[in-house]
Amino acid sequence: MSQPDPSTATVVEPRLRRIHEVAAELGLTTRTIRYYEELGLLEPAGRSGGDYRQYDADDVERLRFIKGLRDDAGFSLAEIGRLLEDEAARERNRARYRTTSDATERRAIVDDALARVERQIETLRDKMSRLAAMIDEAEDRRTHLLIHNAGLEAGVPPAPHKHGRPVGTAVAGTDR
Amino acid sequence: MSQPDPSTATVVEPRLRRIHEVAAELGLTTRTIRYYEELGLLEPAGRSGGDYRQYDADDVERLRFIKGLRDDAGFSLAEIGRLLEDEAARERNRARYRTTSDATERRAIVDDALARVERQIETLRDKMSRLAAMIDEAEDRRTHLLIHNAGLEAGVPPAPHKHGRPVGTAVAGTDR
DNA sequence: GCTAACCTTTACGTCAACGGCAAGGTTGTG
DNA sequence: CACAACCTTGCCGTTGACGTAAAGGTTAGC
Repeated sequence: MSQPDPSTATVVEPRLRRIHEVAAELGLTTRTIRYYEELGLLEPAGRSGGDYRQYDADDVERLRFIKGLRDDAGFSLAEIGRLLEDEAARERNRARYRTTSDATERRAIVDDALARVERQIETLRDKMSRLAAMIDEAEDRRTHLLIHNAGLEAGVPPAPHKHGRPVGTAVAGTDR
Repeated sequence: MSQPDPSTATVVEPRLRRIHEVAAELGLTTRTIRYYEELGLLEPAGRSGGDYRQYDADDVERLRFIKGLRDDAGFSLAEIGRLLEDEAARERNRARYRTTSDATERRAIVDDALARVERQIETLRDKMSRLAAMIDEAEDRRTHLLIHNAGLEAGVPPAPHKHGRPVGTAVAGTDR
């Protein structure tokens, strides 16, 4: 069932997809994907005879990560480029990893990738802690409002408003 | 002791600042602050005789929050506008809160503010959980690389990749 | 009351991040 | 082999988020 043709020893060959399929799956436009390539954020695994871009699962993963960095983490494409390191280096490592059979060199390459991933994690953690701080502050404001409201409910007269406001503006006294 | 002039019953009057001071304190430019006003994100508490913008502590807080939403949370100014609700409503509530002496109406206003703050918190929490998910995935990648590296160290030949390639190898297959 | 250092509005310029053509080439299905 | 539905590069257009002058008016220190 999982092995359609056990006679051939080749790997599963995970199928290359065209730009439209990938775009649809990720919720991007083809233009956007080409633009990211133009910026050096990723390069498709291959090209067809007629020069069509062909993406493998790894490319799709990278694209999904890029989209996350853009939408969820709010990074600019320039920042994302710095975080991912440019595609040229990725291509070099790809090739070097394949061509060498020296385990030491392979380890060096993997270590390199590891260092980058750890930098990414740190960057994301940093971002998250700043977000957490913002949430804390918002919760402080909420607490403050709750207290204030409780005060009003208890019939406290003119509630000590810390910061007074001189310039009145808005004369409209909507009574009711 | 704490009251320099007990004869006047006015509040402390916490000093209004000009746009340049505020910008410097927050690390923004004056242009940016004016732009935010143009978009309806905030309006200074007052104006001087010569039409200079004058910001109070509350305005500065709002600006700081806006900056946080922009930089830390990565929201667009349009999204921030929706989250904060437009300045017109803020001004109306401000005025209404001051002019009314009816505790019930005041409570309504505070409740309203409370609801907004809670929506903000929810939005931020949502953003943070998505960020957390990204971090988890990055950590998975890290773990994967670590395992892979351990494998190499132990002298395992070409580790059976079902999909996860280290940096991304374009399925070289048995080629070479 | 002069002057430097701020401020005002108005308006055009810029860079990022795409959208949307045009003019052609490729794929795969009947 | 015809033809629709993809794809290619090239290039101009647009929107968001400001930068940057221009042509004045205002404030504060001396």
